[in-house]
Amino acid sequence: MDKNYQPKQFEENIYQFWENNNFFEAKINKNKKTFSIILPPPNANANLHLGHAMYVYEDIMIRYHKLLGDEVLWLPGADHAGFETQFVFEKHLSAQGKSRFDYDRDTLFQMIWKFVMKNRDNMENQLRRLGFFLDWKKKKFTMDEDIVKIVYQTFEKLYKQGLVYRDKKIINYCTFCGTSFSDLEVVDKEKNSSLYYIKYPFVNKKGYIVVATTRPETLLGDTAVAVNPKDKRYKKLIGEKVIIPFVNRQVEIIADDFVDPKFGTGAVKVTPAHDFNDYEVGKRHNLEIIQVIGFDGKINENGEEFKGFYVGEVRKKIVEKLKEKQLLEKIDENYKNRVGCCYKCGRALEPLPKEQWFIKVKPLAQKAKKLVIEEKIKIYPKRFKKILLWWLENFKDWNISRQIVWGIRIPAYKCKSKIPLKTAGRQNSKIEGEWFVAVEKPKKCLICGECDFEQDNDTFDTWFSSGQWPFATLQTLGSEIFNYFYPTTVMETGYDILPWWVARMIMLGIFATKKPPFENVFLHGLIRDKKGQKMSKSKGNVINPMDMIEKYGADALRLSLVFGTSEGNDVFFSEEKVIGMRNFVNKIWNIGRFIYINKYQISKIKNQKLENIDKNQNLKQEIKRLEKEFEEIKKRYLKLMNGYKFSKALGLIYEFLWHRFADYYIEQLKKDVFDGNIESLKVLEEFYLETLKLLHPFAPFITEVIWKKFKGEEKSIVIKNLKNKV
RNA sequence: GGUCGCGUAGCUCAGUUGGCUAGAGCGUUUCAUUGACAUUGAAAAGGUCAGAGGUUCAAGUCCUCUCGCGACCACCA
Repeated sequence: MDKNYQPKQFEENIYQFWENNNFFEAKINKNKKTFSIILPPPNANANLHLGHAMYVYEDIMIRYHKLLGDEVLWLPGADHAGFETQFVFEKHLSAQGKSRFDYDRDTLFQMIWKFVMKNRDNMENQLRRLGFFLDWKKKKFTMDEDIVKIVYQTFEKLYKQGLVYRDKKIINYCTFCGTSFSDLEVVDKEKNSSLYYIKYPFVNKKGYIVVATTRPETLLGDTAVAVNPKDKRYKKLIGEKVIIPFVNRQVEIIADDFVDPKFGTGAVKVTPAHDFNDYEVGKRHNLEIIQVIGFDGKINENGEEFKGFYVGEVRKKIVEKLKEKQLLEKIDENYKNRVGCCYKCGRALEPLPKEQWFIKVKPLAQKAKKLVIEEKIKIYPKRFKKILLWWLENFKDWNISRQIVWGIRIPAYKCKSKIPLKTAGRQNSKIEGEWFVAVEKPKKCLICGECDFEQDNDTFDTWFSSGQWPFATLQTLGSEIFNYFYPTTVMETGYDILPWWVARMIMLGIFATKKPPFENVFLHGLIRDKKGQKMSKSKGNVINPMDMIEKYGADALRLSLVFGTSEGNDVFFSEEKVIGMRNFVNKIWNIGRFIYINKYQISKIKNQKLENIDKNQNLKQEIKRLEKEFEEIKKRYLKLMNGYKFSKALGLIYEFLWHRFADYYIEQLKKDVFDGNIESLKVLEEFYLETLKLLHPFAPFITEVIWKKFKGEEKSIVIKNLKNKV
């Protein structure tokens, strides 16, 4: 044994040993309790980051339950991560001077497929480097044929029950990325906007009404002006008509409660096609919806003279021209507001009317809520229960259509022979044509029976498929596996995707299987740098977990993420902490080395003092004390582990092994060991190895390396039973 | 504006259901070390537990308020 532990000499071989011996493989064993976790599938578009290393909590649980003798399953997978991946891929393209528009749908899809497959292999090997106890034989990908089929079945079932509907309404659309989003993907950014006060002249009398807006260009689509019905200033004007500049449309002044008399002038221009509020007002007052901004971010033919120009340019032009026409009363330059932006590219999103598939969330959320309230699903740490319930109460209908190529194409089809005539340019909110949904593409149109119907070009929001992950993965492995391991025991993930993923898994899981997808939710914190800032490429503070493993070993990295933290709180990561844990691992190694070396030497000494133990009262006492202390430690350890207090369990072992076992007991028994007393050495060895079992879930490599040194290369600590002793 | 979290030793953080002189890692100081480990050992210095009030025999721990930091949510055009 070297003086210092060299993780690189062992880790990859050890992992291979585990994998080759099928230790990771879960089987059906009706006599055993099950413990199952579905790994949150990492996106198959990049290397793992430190956030993924936090899945070490799952490994700790899995390995712990393996030691307890349960039948464990930790199922790995990869997420195609639709929009995210396409976005990453487009960055690669643009680095080569290309863009998504240079390829047809199939070519682009195939290119991304190759890209993803390569990344997926890489990502999986990185999970291995972390030492994760994953059942690789069962690995799944969100775009596997059998998974897609289940996703389709769920969609069809939702559709048949009226929980999926197609509608045309205002959605968040990124004109740069070329797709719509759900509400969750919108990030509000505070911006310095100007507030423009614009005069709308009356039709039937002299004068004008002034409206305040941050988006003067949308006046091209205005179909009303609204005031609060209680506002005395405007009461007499309700019903009066005004003229919208440039487009010369006559619109009415209407009364609606949503108008805040204290804001601006108390009069609001209403653009139902380009504002969520105005859309609602429009519905209440039966206003016309005139879309003036196209999906390319340019003004369309309804914008008359401004057609073909980008929104930003048109804003400037309109402001200039309003000034010329003396229709601009004033500009408040110091106005701040929040603008919904694309969470990926950061540009302002455009609210646009568009036909999409929506999930009616309320009924699904109600059932999910019940599970959480009744604790059929338990949440750890418990403060997240309230947050989860808030979300389940406040979800809006979920837009699941994405206008991107990379994803699972929606199995919805439009009948061609029953498309109504478009109302020229002007749009109403009715959807065009009749649709049907089918898991397998049928031979004949299910609507008219004769047309060559078209499949929807859109793909699913990634979260729609990943929201089905727990049951979809297990169902594809056969009903026996599914029935044995479902519902899974724990869902462990970062608290940042609680609404995106956890809530939706519960909703879709209970809908599709009538059972909760998991019994417990355990949420971990986010990794930040040592100053508490989010790690991001632009800040340059990203730490690559593989570098840490290279330098200090996987055990050290794993321990550094758990030691001295509080579950669910953010982790401030620092290399110094990894070094500290590397030192701990080295300490473990050297305890082993001490016992190992002396064992070897004593066996060569002729007169071993076997009888010493009875005569040496001090020795006898110390051994008894050690025994008692270990039992106490183990009892506390089991309680902490069962209560998801992993950090504390680790702290306990750390303290015991280093500052009690090494610093105290070894020092106490050292003299006897040097005297050739084999009994005291045996005691030390026994308790050392027992403690390694407790440590194994946290530091799987070093514990296995030492186990093999003592018990033989073919042996393994992984499959030892914790209950056998004490 | 709402909700949640945080504010404990120079730094990063623990502190279970309130209970003896408040802990760890790193850092600092002193000493030790030729039979496991300098990626070591022994010891020391260092905290009005953000502030104020309250409950209690007893509060870092429970309650109320204030201040500071952070996160998430919210339709103010």
